[in-house]
Amino acid sequence: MARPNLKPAVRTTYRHGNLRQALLDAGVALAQADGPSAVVLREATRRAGVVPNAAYRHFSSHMDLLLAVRAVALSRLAQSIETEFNAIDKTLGPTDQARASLRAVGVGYLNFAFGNVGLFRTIFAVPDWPGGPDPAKAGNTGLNPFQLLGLALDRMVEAGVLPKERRPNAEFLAWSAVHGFSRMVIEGPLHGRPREQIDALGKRLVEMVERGL
Amino acid sequence: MARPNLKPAVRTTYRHGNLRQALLDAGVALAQADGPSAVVLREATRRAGVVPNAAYRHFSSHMDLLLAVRAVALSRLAQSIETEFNAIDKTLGPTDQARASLRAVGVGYLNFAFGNVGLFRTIFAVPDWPGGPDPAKAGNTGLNPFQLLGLALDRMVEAGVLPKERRPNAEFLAWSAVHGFSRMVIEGPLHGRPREQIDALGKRLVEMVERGL
DNA sequence: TGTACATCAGTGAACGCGCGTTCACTGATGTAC
DNA sequence: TGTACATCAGTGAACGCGCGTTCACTGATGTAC
Repeated sequence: MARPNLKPAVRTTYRHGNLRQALLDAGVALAQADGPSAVVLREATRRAGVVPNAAYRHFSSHMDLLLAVRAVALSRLAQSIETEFNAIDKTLGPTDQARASLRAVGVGYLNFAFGNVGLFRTIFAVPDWPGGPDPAKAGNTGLNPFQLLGLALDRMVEAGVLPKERRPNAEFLAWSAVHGFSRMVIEGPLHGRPREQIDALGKRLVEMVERGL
Repeated sequence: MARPNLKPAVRTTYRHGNLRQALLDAGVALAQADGPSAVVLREATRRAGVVPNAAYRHFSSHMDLLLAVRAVALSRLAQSIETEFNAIDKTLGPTDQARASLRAVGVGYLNFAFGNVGLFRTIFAVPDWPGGPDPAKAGNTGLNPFQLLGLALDRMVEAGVLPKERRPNAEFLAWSAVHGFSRMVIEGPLHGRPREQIDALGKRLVEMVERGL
């Protein structure tokens, strides 16, 4: 059976077969392209080749769809960080490995933000962060970004690079710097700067965090 | 003559007298209350007590109004920073004064962000930052936030707290950290945390920047 | 100083648009006997 | 194995809403003579 996912879609069967996923995919594509406000329920149904109200079989409201899209975005962010984290040279000494871990989290975050501006903005479009300090969906390794960042910081404490008393809540400080830099590039005064300049500054930023924590 | 600025507005004269300002004030109030997407041209005219299309005598389009609102927001941010900056104890030694300067810029920024969430978000709603590194409108002292930040960093170089070779573009690194922290609190994982926790973390953040630059 | 007139700020009415959502329906599927 | 029937995914039509924007207008103001 042909499964038209994102394109106008011609269907031969009465049932779609995978409408929820198709709507979600369409929503993700919309968010990716033009940010959270582009996640329009009617447009998603159009792309899925289905009548507007059909969406209500799978999502209780527009917000329900938007939150589902956001969850996908969050999970992809997690994967991006995971990828960098897993690429760390395991033969490094503890100090270097600790530093590399922190850097990996930062780089994964920035990579995702710059490569997926619309999804990145969608993540922060609805401030529905759960009560705990654990905001992002798990990736493949079972550790979410917050945990990976925590792990990197723990390693830095173990390696003696980070004083123990500075460890609590250090996640938020590191995260703030990297997040702010992303926003600066996406929609702030760094918007439109050449990529190499961004990369150089990004590098200095991570160094600043390392040194400053 | 009564000048009804923000409220439903009863007018006795045919001419409004100050419609442009009234629309702008209404737009600012809307942005303040509910962020950039709440800056709705028709609602602004309603609040000014005027028919919708009257707005077109003073703003060429909805976007034109939004940009004017944004400019006001930017200018208020500038003033907030200026206020902190001017409050620095001038009798401090150069090192302390340099540090206090940097801290003042950070605190002014955070104060504005937390106290004016809607306006703060409006500033970043349209990425129309001019080509130069100078994004914010001048406040009262003639120095804009970017220049104040630069001044603080210059003082730190002079005081020997910041190595000269790290001075270039250091604005963006400091700014990123403070900006990111704002977003974390406004719409990220720090959203809804108690104020004292936020303040404590904010203090540590500025210290991190000081140390890490 | 008084009057004619150009200016242009605000009016009134209407547009087309696309949105989210509701209702009663139809028709394919898969289960019970 | 075949048939009756309940389920429920997707349809068709319509709603009310509020938006930005355009048009031809009216009537107060301020300037020129």
